[in-house]
Amino acid sequence: MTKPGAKAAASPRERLLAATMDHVTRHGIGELTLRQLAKALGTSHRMLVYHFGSKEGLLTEVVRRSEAEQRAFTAQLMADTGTPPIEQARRLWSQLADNEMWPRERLFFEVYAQALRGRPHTRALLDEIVDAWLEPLVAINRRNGMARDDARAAARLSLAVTRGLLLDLLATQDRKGVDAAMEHFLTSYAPLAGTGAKKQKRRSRP
Amino acid sequence: MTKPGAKAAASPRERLLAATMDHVTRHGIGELTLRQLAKALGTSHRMLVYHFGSKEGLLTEVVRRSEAEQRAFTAQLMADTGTPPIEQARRLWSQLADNEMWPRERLFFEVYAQALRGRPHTRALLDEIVDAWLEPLVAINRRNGMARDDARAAARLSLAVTRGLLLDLLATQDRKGVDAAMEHFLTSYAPLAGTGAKKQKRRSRP
DNA sequence: CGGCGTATGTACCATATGGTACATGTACCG
DNA sequence: CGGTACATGTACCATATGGTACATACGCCG
Repeated sequence: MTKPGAKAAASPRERLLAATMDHVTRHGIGELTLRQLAKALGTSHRMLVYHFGSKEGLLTEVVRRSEAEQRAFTAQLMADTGTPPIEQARRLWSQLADNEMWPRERLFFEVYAQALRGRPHTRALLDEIVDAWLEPLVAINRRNGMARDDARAAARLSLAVTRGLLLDLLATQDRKGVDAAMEHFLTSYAPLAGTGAKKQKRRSRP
Repeated sequence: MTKPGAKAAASPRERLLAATMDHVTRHGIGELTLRQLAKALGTSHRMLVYHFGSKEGLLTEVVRRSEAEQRAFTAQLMADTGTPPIEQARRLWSQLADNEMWPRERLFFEVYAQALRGRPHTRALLDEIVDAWLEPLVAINRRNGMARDDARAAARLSLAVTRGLLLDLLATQDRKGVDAAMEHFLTSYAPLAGTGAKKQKRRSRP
């Protein structure tokens, strides 16, 4: 049992996984082969199979790790309770839309597509790929006085807007245009939440 | 030169392509191999290479065909000028969200992810994967009296909402929940367009 | 020291893949 | 009839893949 005095370097398995995450984020997960990966990491595919059991095992671990990062991100979302919601949304968006996040998002949508096909290594993900994000958003909306159902619908909408605009951004790389659309959403729509306007949807003509 | 009196059956290439579209819609395009496909179509991978030059050639053709279908769909959107925009949006959504469309949308997002990775057979798609849909939406918004910039931002937003909610739907299969979010969007936000409200975003506090 | 668990390197295997060579069929057109 | 273009079937090839067998290093603990 490895318990070296200084934790200078993590376990080899951990190092391999971290390097794999990096490689996969950059080059995608769909075309991944053990040999190419191993060569890029300066090891042999033999070691990957040794430490992860199989290619499937590796992929499963990669997805698990991605989920963990995502959870950390949403947790950070939850932690910030002081900021007004629209400003909070702007910050969140500017984090997500940043160039440096693009590779991660490309990977996210790639894995998302695989999950929609039921690929085995994504089984754990499909259950929470929406809900894990929904919960904190619902909480924020409720905290701002929205009724339960509205809070949920609005959260779902916000999530959809965010992912939809990210898809747009990654394809067009038009940061300005996408920012404008998000701003359009935030300034025209979201304010309704803060003003305590409840269930006005019945009144078809104001 | 094949010009049979009755066009009973299209060219073999065309039949193969149609069958491939069907197969790929059902089983995905990421894991596709010529041999498996050929077996499913009751032919040999030899013929696929013969008629499409290579696997890449086949994939390119599949993507091209998908684009064509998409264009037909948006054209239908453009044609309908009489319906009020919100009702038009509801119809569009109910078409897209229908169970029968799910396989197509799964394929769409799968190909989208590949396009984001720069896969060669998707090159033609990346340019228009947003714009092709944006144009008709912008036109509708303009027709309803929105200023150029607002029309564009709103169109972009609508597209993002639609795609984001489709992603949600495909993952959660929660049609009710997603419908509620869309309705939330349509009833709370879109009405702003019809009322001739222009450029109100400057007024930071009403 | 000696054994033992973790880790790694080398070589190999069965299988699947995309693509090709060659032969064969089939239908139309002169 | 005979040829010619399109179409198809059979067999093959080089390559790449995931996985495994075997040998071997390294470091710790008794």
